[in-house]
Amino acid sequence: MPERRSRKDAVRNREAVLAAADALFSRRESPEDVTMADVAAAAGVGKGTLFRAFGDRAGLLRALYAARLASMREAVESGPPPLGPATPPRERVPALLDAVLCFKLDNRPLALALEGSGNGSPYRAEHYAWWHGLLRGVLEQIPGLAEPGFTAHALLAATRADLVEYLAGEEGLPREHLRAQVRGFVVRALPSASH
Amino acid sequence: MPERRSRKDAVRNREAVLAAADALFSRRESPEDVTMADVAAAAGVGKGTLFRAFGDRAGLLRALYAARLASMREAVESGPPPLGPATPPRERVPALLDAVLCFKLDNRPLALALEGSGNGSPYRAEHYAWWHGLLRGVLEQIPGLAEPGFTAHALLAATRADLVEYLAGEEGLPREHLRAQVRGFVVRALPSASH
DNA sequence: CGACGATACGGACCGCCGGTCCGCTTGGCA
DNA sequence: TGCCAAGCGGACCGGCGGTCCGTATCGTCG
Repeated sequence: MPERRSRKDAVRNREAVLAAADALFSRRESPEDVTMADVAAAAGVGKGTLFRAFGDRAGLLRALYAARLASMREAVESGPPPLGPATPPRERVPALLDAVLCFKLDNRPLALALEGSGNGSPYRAEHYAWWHGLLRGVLEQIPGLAEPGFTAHALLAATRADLVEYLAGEEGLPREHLRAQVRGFVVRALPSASH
Repeated sequence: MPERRSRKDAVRNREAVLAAADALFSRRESPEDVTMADVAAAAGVGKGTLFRAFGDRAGLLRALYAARLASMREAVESGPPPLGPATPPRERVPALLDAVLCFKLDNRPLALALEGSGNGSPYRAEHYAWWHGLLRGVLEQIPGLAEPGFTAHALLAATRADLVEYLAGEEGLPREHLRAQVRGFVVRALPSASH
């Protein structure tokens, strides 16, 4: 299995597309009016190249998302508390959800585009499975918490991109308020610490 | 303001479209492959008529949703416990969310289509505002519950159509299990009854 | 009952977008 | 240097939501 190498121009174009798409999704407020043709043009590349590199729109979105998520993924998997694995579960759960929330606040258009990508649900996406698996694992370590699987889904649902967008954008709720509310909700949903 | 009457053929066609759309969304599993042209054809009507009557796709979806929701709306606003207004809050909240869940289970494709209708978020929709306002009002009557507004959003998020679809469809979770899990989660998120 | 204006009908038509195709270019190896 | 697989790019396609306008129908008024 010699693992076929890509040609240099191919990887360069891939980078260019990623960078261009990143910029476009950050600039434009609504993700829907970033078209594939736009991205290709902004990257100085033909549409064929774009689709060859990423398969389809969802593929591009996923690649972008994964790239931006990388640093957080590392912080969660091997970083220091309160995000890293050494944190006690009861403390780590709110930290994880806060991280998700902040990520979505910082990448609003992209998160919106990915979750809203018409096709299937966001739930089939690989990154969602990762979050869910992780959260579920942590929840399982909290004694007395029934149904960690569903609880993980429900907690993650409280940070859905469109809800975040609505509260932060439409309603103008400031970032710190939103963070506090999410934290409050999450803590409340965990069984009380005593006994 | 004599409130201009519609012509008879207009209302008849409106009914026909509603019925046809209803049938199509129930039959087809994915809401995306019910096109406007399909609906028009199934109703024996031209596309122009369809768009004249409902404005756009979202308008049709909303009208359908509202029609199916009517009976539940009444049950909630003036029906007997546990859904009606006479129910004690701590008991009514899980009942309300169970009702939402069941509704979405019973109207999967439609709910999916409405929440996923690309444009804006589901959060601008009138029916969501209604649910949220109602739930918030009930939550406010529970002593010791901070942030009823956000809590209402978060609880409703746990019954999002695409999550329901994923759990019930993809994962094959039986209806009663799902109901039990939602109920468990909701109850857990409420402050404990004692003191 | 006949006729006339307002209202609604319907399907050809439009613009747009995601995605494909294929003749041409270019990188990389012998 | 020559060869060819890998890659490029933009014309092209199918299908969708939505519009337009000539035609048919309703319902009212003389």
